[in-house]
Amino acid sequence: MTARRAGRGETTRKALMDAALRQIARGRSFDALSLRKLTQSVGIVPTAFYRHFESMEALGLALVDESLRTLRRMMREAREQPVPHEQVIRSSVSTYVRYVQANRLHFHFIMRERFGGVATLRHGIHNGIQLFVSELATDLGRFPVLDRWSAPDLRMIAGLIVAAVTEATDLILNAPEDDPDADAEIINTTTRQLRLILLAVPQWRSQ
Amino acid sequence: MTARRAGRGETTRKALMDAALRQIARGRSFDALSLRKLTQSVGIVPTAFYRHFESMEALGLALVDESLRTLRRMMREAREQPVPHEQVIRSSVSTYVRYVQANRLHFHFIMRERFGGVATLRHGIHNGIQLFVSELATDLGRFPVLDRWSAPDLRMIAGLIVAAVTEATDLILNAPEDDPDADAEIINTTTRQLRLILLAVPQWRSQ
DNA sequence: GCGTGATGTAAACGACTGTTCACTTTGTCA
DNA sequence: TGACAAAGTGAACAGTCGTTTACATCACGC
Repeated sequence: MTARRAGRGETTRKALMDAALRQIARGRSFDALSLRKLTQSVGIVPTAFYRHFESMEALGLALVDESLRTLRRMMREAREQPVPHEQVIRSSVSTYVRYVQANRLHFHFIMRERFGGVATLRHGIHNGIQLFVSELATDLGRFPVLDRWSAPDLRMIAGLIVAAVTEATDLILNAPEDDPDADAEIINTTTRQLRLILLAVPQWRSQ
Repeated sequence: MTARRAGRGETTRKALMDAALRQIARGRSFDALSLRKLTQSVGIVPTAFYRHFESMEALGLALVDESLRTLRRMMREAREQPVPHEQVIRSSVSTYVRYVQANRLHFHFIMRERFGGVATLRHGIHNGIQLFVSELATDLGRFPVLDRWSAPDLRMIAGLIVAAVTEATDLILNAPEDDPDADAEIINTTTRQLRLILLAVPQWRSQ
């Protein structure tokens, strides 16, 4: 299904996906995109679209796939890179912020279509994020105090962290680009939120 | 601007707004709605739309207004109703869940268009939620320990709470209707998340 | 070099879009 | 009762939409 050989066409396939991402970053939602406008902005004739995607929805699913992949890539890199013992949280947050900025289009797509109008995309993104939460939960389970927590409790706290990070992502994407002050404030707030959460960990009794 | 006298037309105006909400709850995003289909589902001719709204965007803004109003109404009622001292959190959460279920269409609209494709709606909702966060922050500032917190810290924790509640809202709207088990789990998870947050409050040092 | 499959083109289709204008119906208030 | 404004109608417009079908071009492996 994903099997595709490289060649000239592969680049225009990419171009179509990029055009869609750009439209979305400009404000449109996916199910208001026009096949004709996409092909026009890529410089091919409308019918040529079908050489690369069976339908618009197929394009959307490809975008979900690609975007979730950059999300996973981030997590993998975060895991492999050595953890600085002081300021773990703050440095993680600012790394994340930089990552989002470096992949604006993908994150914009995820944020918009996460609650967007196309069911299959919505579900695909939802599943991807749930997977993300699960992985974060198991990661957390390796830390000193949290290693005694039950699985549901770990998921609960992972969900909370992801909610905070999601809020931060929204702020980043809507902040003016290259505004160090705005970035600093987002990093600051999110860091404090995460610190607050972790501060509660030692007190927690699962009840 | 909002001044409108009652009459026959007022009901079809309402009908148009409801038709839009129903379409959105069915999965469409606002900027993919069709003026003609809306009027058709209401039983009037396309041109009659303009008797009630200057444009589609005007309809959207009216929906933002209406939806945010139900949000504020909830908060007001929550404030006025006496607070049960035990199980404050759990009972608040389950009240909220019931409220969302009773106003599915409005919450669905807010959730979808919060990151949706129409800028003015997005901003309107964003501002409404920010107001919501601010009010929550001042409300929190009346509680025993929190009354010594700085304003930014209060906003920070209010934002975190809203993030958790937002996540819960998403789950409610996507859960099958009338499924007590699903409801119970959502209430449970969210309650534990809020409990965790409040558990950290006494430990917090602002720096 | 030739053929073959991948990629792109051109024309055309029927359907649907938002919006205009002039007109008719309806309800209300003087 | 009759006037007037609000609400709804009907026809028509210029565009845009997705998709089909048949044909042209390109690149690459034999």
